[in-house]
Amino acid sequence: MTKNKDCPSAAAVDFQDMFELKSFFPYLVRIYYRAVSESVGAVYSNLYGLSAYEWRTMAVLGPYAALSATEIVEKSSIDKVNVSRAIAKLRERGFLKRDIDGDDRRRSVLRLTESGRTAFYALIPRVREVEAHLLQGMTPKERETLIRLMEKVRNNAGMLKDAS
Amino acid sequence: MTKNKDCPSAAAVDFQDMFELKSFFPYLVRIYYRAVSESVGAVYSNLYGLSAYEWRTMAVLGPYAALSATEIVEKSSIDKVNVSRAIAKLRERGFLKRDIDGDDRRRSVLRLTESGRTAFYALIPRVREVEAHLLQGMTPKERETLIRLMEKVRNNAGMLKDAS
DNA sequence: ATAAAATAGTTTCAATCATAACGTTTTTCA
DNA sequence: TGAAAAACGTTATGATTGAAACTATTTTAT
Repeated sequence: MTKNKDCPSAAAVDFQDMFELKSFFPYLVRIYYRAVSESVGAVYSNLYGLSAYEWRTMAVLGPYAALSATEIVEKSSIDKVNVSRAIAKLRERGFLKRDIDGDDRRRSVLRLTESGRTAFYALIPRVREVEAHLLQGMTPKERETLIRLMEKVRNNAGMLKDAS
Repeated sequence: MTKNKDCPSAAAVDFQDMFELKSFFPYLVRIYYRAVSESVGAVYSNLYGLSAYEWRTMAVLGPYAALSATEIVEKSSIDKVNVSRAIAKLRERGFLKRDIDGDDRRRSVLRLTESGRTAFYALIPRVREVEAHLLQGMTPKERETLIRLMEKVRNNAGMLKDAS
């Protein structure tokens, strides 16, 4: 059914064909994002039951850094509520340790625990695998182009603020 | 603080630098998606209080097509629960009319109402504006490349099933 | 013809999330 | 100093979501 026989006028048919979701750029970005997100999310979800926020919190923290929650917000593009919840979950899991900053008792000092580091080290090659799989069949130049153009779009959107 | 002085070994420092969220491809895709999504979402949200699901439902329906809910699922990459909810909201708003298929009484026959068409026609140029803004400063060839490479990644993810 | 299976769409339930309000501590500045 | 403002992080509230269960109808297979 490419043309609708019930269509009241030829002009309306033309107008109808004027907007196609499947070639609408924001729609293409959404289904692209979902494909990428589900692929990589399966790794940390299946292996350790981590959410994306928890994984990203661990990732910005890295194995040895000691950061405050606010610093994690800045580096992860996660808002402070979800960082707070990710920290709570990671603490329950024993993956993260919280101390209080001696100089500023509002600030926390967050580090991965030994067990958190172990999980993080185990995850790195697995997410790298997925990343490589997603980018397979593309030349290094194409990969650079893709990343550059995504950054350009993001810049156009005026949303580079949360890049950190 | 680029190097952590508390770090127990030089090897660990190297390992720490080995994974950077800000150059991790799935992370870049996520912040790209969020920028695009917020830009275009503001249009149909601010002008008509529509959610992304509602907008996409209207968009696949187009001004004159008559589709069943299942057909909307296929064409919009929205799951059936959220299509059902989008339809309910759009009916409340008076943007969409539901009839029952005469041959198969399980199926609905969904069309935009006159008022829904008016809103849809009003939205098209506005979302096109945002789309153009997002892609500005890119040559037609670059745009094609971006879209082609996104499709390639999606293909690699094995997620082309929901492209319709 | 009829029981079982499949399909269309809705509803329920629990989990996730965003916004706003909040408590605590530190900083600013009069 | 000491009161107001700002910063850090958490909690409360309501909305959104996704998986599974559900109703109703149609198709399949005996």
